[in-house]
Parts: sequence; structure tokens; C-alpha cells
Amino acid sequence: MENHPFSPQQLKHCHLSVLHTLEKGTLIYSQGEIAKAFYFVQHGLIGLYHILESGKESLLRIYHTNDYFGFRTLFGENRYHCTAKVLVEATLIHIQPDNIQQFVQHNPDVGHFLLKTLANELQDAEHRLAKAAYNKSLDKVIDSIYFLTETYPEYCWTYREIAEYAGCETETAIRISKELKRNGLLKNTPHPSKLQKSSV
Amino acid sequence: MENHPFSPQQLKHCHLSVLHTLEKGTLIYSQGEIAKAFYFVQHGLIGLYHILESGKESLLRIYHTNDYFGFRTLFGENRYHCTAKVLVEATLIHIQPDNIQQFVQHNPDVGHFLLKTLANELQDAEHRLAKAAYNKSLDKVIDSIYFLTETYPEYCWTYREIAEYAGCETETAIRISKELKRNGLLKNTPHPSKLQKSSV
DNA sequence: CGTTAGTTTGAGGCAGATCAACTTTGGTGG
DNA sequence: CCACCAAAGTTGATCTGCCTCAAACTAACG
Repeated sequence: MENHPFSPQQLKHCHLSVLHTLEKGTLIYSQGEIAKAFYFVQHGLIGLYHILESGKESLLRIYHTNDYFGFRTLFGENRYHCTAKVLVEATLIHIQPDNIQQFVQHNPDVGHFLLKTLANELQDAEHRLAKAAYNKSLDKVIDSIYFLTETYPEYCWTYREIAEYAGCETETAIRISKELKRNGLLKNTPHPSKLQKSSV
Repeated sequence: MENHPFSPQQLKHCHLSVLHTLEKGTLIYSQGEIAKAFYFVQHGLIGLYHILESGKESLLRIYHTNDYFGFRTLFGENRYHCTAKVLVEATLIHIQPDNIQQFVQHNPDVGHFLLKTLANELQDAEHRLAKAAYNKSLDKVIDSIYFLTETYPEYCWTYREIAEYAGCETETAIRISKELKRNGLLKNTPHPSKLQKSSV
């Protein structure tokens, strides 16, 4: 998130490799796989999904240029609890630490940065958890559209993705958006997937 | 969580103070306060709540003997996003690092342990988030009762707390529990707050 | 013994899931 | 360039889980 104080090239005690121009839909890793490495986004857009036994997918996090992701697993359980998927053609750097303890000690800035990122992600997740329990879909869809289109305006979010991020069904996201447009709270656009927020 | 590899007394570059026998209901810190310190539980039980604008409270995390809590804030945003409340009379150690960077560098074991804890908490939160979106209250209440009574059997969880953890209304938690008892999936106990899981 | 907090049960209503059908868009291959 | 297909969008009609409100009961406590 934000300006990163370093690039992967500066990292010590790890092996780097580049994954060039991965096309939309490519799976970087899958939920349940044993974690051996984490990633840096040179360009493109990555979505992290969590899939329930029922098959329902939640869109939990999104990463773009200059973000690191997939490192949570290195410090906790050694299996990814999310599936990482390419949303926009991306080039990633695959970072495989020789030894995690050592890696963190020899890259203190990175360690601190990842820790900070983790802390903020936890705050976000728990805030969304509280909202999921007690807020209506209206609130959640508004929040989601706002967040997704403001933070990642380079991408045309589908209603399916908005719903998966908000935690409701696609039809619900569509109906609510339609209602918002009627009230002028959402710009009415000819192409449905090219949503633009106006206010809030 | 689990066996902690060290006690607060071993910590360097910080100031320790003991909070003796805090009684049930005491607020350790409140959501929105600026974070200056974190805590270690010598004994007792602490609940972390997140409160929405609407006033609805979610029970997000619970800590007991030998757990550290309240440290997320030191690494991310500098305000607590939860309110910490005493559930069972507790004695805590208040740990105030002189300087966080320095603190982590001079207590690498602790740093790594907190990192690991944070990583696991994020996994848990995101799994709950996915469930919150797509599972029925039945599943969520069963999960919650199981988790709460198995992990913290020393405490008689109220239906209100079970509901706040599950993310539903108290009435719903009660009705579901009643149904579970009828089906023999939950031990039928005279005193409602002394729930005991039998199977699953 | 009144007050407060949690429990319990009932009735009513609605948000949103579910199911189904049809349209639109975009991409691929012949 | 057109035919075809997959994926997303759209809309309508149910159906139901559970929230909401209300009221009464029990237990603990100063």
C-alpha cells in the first residue's frame, strides 16, 4: 500500500524471479497450497479470493502496482487461505526467502513494512466483519463500489465482483446500483460495467 | 496463543506495569483511542469489541492467560479499532515500548511471535468474513458456540455474547440453540448460560 | 426489594436469497 | 465477416430466514 520504501531488488537472502505478463484469469496460487514464497506487483491487478465449502467466493483483497502480497502465510499457518487470481494482465516478482527468520532480520525495513501492512489488513477485515453482520446490503454495496472504483479506477468492476466484495448476490448488487442511479447517487452510464461514482 | 516462548519480564526497551485484579466490565482501552502500549494477560479473560456507528457491537477476539493483545495498533494505524473489556476478573501487564522500531529489533523473538499472531488473526477474520456473507445463522451460531465453549470453557458465555461473536441477534442465537438442544446436538442444561457442546 | 441484565417466546414484516428466463457483450474459430 | 458460445447483465416472481418489536420472566445485586 502507498509508497513502498524499497524495491524487491534490494532484498537479501531470497531468490527472485519474474513472472511476465500473466494474462487475466491466471491463478498465482490456490487456497490450501503450502506457501513457499510471496509476490510483488510490478504492474497489473490481483484479486485474493476465499472460497467456502459451498463454493461461494468472497473477494477479500486487491493488489496493484507496487504492492506486496501472499506474505501473511509465511508468518502464520504455512498454507494460503486465499486464492490469488489475475484481474488485469500483470507482471509479478516471485520472492522466495531462503529462511524466513533470517530474511526478516536482514531486511528490517521490509519486515516492518509487511508487519504494518498486515496490521492494516486485519483492521480492515474486522471492520468489514462487523459491517457484514449488522449492516444492510445497501450500505455494503455502496461501500464496495466506492472503495473499488476509487482505489482501482483503472479497472471496470463487474457486478459479480462488486457483490463478491460486498458479500451479497450479483442480482442484489445490480438492483441496488439501479436504485442508486435512479436517485442520482451513481452516475448513469450506458455500459453497465463502466460504473462511476459521483458522490459519497 | 499456545505456549509463549517468553514472558514480559524478559522484554527490553519498554516500560512494564501491572494492572491488578481488574473487575468484570472494566474497559482496558476504547475504540479510537491513540495507542501507546499493548498488554499481556496474566490471568482472566478479555474481549475485544468493534462498535459500529449504529451502536451494534461485534465480539471479534478473546484473550486469556499468556496471551498478548493490543499490539496490532502499534504497527499499523495508531488508534485502537476495538474496545477491550474485562470478561473475567483479570490481571494484566501493561507494556509500553520506548520506541517500536527499537523494541522489535531488540526483542526479535517477541517481534516474530506477534507477527505470527497477527497473521493468524487475519486468517481467522477473513474466514469469518466469508462465512458472514454466505452462511446462515445456524452455521455461524454452531461455529461460535463450539469455538467459545471449547477454547474458553472456564467462562459461561451468554447468548448475547454468542450472538455478538456469531454476528446475529440474541433472539436468533437462543432460538437456534433451543433447536439444537431439541435435536440433541447441544447438551440440554438447566442453566441457560452453562452451554456445553456434545458433538461436532 | 427495586433495579438492572440476560432470557425466552410470539407475531409480523421485509430484505435479500433463490430460481428462471431472456438480453447483451465480447471473443473465437471456421 | 459471420456464427457461435461463454460470461455478464437484467428483470420478474417467489419464498424464507431472521430482524424487529413487544412483553413477560428470572437471576443477581446493592
